[in-house]
Amino acid sequence: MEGILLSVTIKDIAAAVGLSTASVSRILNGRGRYSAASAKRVQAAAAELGYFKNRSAADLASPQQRRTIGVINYLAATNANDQVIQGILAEARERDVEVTIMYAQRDNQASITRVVKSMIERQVFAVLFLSVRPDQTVVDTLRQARIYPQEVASASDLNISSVSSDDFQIGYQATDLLLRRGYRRIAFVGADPQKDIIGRYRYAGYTAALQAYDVTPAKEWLFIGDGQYSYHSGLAAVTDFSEHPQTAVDAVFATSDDTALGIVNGLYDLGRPFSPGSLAVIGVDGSSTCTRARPQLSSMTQSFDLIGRTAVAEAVHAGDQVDQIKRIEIPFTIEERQTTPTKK
Amino acid sequence: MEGILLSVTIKDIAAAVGLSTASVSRILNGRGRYSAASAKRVQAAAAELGYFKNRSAADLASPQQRRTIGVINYLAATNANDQVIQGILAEARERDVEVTIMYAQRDNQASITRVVKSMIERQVFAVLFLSVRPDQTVVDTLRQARIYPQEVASASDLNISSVSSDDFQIGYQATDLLLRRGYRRIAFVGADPQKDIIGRYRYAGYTAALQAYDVTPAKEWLFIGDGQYSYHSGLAAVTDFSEHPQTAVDAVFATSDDTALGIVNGLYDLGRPFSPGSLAVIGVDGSSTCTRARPQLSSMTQSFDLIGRTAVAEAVHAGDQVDQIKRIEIPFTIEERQTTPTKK
DNA sequence: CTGAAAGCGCTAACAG
DNA sequence: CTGTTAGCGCTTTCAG
Repeated sequence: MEGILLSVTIKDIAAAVGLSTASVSRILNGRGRYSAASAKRVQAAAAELGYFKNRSAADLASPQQRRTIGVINYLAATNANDQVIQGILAEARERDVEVTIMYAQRDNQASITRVVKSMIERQVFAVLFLSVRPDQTVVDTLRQARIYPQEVASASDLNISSVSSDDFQIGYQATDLLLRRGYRRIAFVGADPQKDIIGRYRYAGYTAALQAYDVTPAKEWLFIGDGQYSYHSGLAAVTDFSEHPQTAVDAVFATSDDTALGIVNGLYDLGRPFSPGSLAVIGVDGSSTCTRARPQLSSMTQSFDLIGRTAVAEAVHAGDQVDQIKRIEIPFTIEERQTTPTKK
Repeated sequence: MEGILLSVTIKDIAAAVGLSTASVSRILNGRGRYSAASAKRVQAAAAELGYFKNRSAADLASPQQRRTIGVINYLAATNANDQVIQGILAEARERDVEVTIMYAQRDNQASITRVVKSMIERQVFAVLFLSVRPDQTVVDTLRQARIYPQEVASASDLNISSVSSDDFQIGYQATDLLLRRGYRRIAFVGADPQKDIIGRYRYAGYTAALQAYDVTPAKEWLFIGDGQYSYHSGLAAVTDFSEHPQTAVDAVFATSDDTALGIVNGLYDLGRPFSPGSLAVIGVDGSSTCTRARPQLSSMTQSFDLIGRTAVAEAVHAGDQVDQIKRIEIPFTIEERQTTPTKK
């Protein structure tokens, strides 16, 4: 309250109340034994002086406790990661662990490496990759630093733990639904079955479901676009299909809600807005897009919140078993809305 | 590479190469003088041993440098903050300052206070509130700790710096556009002119524009809904208007794109989808929603990226002038799309 | 060009 | 219940 201290330390408090810094520390942290009277005075002085703990000093002085978890996110136009983060934050709060969130550019290893380095410097005990894919080097580095690496809402071929949905089943169930509704010429749009593991699994599920109905997918039914599960891929797919009428697709399994929206909008832009009988669509994610689109999008909705919660639970549980590899699949649900009417 | 060190320190490197920790520190940070030969050996040893700096120790040992900026964000269904963050990150990178992002619950002072405390403990030199509103206590606390507080993409009545758009002009220009397109019975939907300053300014701009055309807004033209600029408010407004035909509104200034989408979807749900002549709408923000909706939404588009960049520039510039109060307004643009045709 | 020494602010034994 | 002491890992004068 008096002079302009660059910053108030426990030493100042100690001096103010006539105790040692050790006692002040104990009191402020509620550890060890101390008298209620001292406590009161210390608290008062701390408030009076405007004291705030210096985390760096506290962290440095405390025996390495594995208390904070690192999360690597990325920025995109639309992003389901916010839901995952919500789950992460909630679970972390309950388990009393801190969360440090940083941003990297997706698929940019230099950027990812930089962020990971920063995480290591900050002594996190685990890093969760939210739909960003680390390469093997990064994973190895982390393990060497005794930090548990984990992919979240995504999975890769790397030897690394993951918490995500069962993508084969997503592909299977989505396609199966379309088949049960009477569609047979079903396109697969937005993901690249060759490029990433999610695409591969969903595609496998898709073909398996078709097979169960004895339908063999034509080459033309696969429309990858940019392979980024993007809105744009959906838009482009519609154009493509309309330019090749012989493809005669009657439904599409869009590998994300964004892509599904692209399909629906593409139809609209062609002057043939969605209607029962035009082109059925089902997306994946269950994002807010689904209910805000018109028609509302049917979707394989993932439990992002649960994925986030599970991810921190697993990270905490893994402790320093940084080499442990566990692939967890979180259940999803099928939300049928307006884009999957029975075929007429 | 050998034993399992809990973590490698510069002491280990020093021992490995036969130098003092001081030299190792200088070399690793590229400060001071040292021989190229030593440098090479140190770099090699560091890589070999898998060394990573301990940030806590480094921060503690370095004279208080004001190097990191805190950002308080919140989680919502749809959120323009990601664009602001993009700008913040870009500018921060260029200026070589670190960014720490944390989440609070919007309008929950307890939550905000907790996060702010954490920021102070982490020695940030400024905290940017991204559309989250601190109360006066929090602001005072920050200033007392010599930390510069700043509202970003938002503004309040508090004595605190801000970087945001000119909300009066947004309201004025949006309404003016509608007037120029021939509409006269223009509703104001989604914000609460009584509750927050943004709503107040936009509403003031709205009435001023109407006045210039000699139109007096009817009470019924104001539809606040939840006052949260929400999608739901837009939806509800349409229902309300349709139930009170005497209101006979012919256009709406929706105070966010979400709200605008609510209007358009509300029309659709009523079985009277948007068409020239139904109900013109213009939103605010310029989010991706605009081009993904059908029809595409006209919008007062804010320069979120620039808002973010400016915010960090200002924070850096303010330095330790924590009491300085500067209200900066960033230009916006009008993007006319399909929801503001000339009245017929 | 390099090392010794001191210290950042806090916590953790260990005495007392 | 409280103080003393030592030290976390790093940076930084200041000598040499």
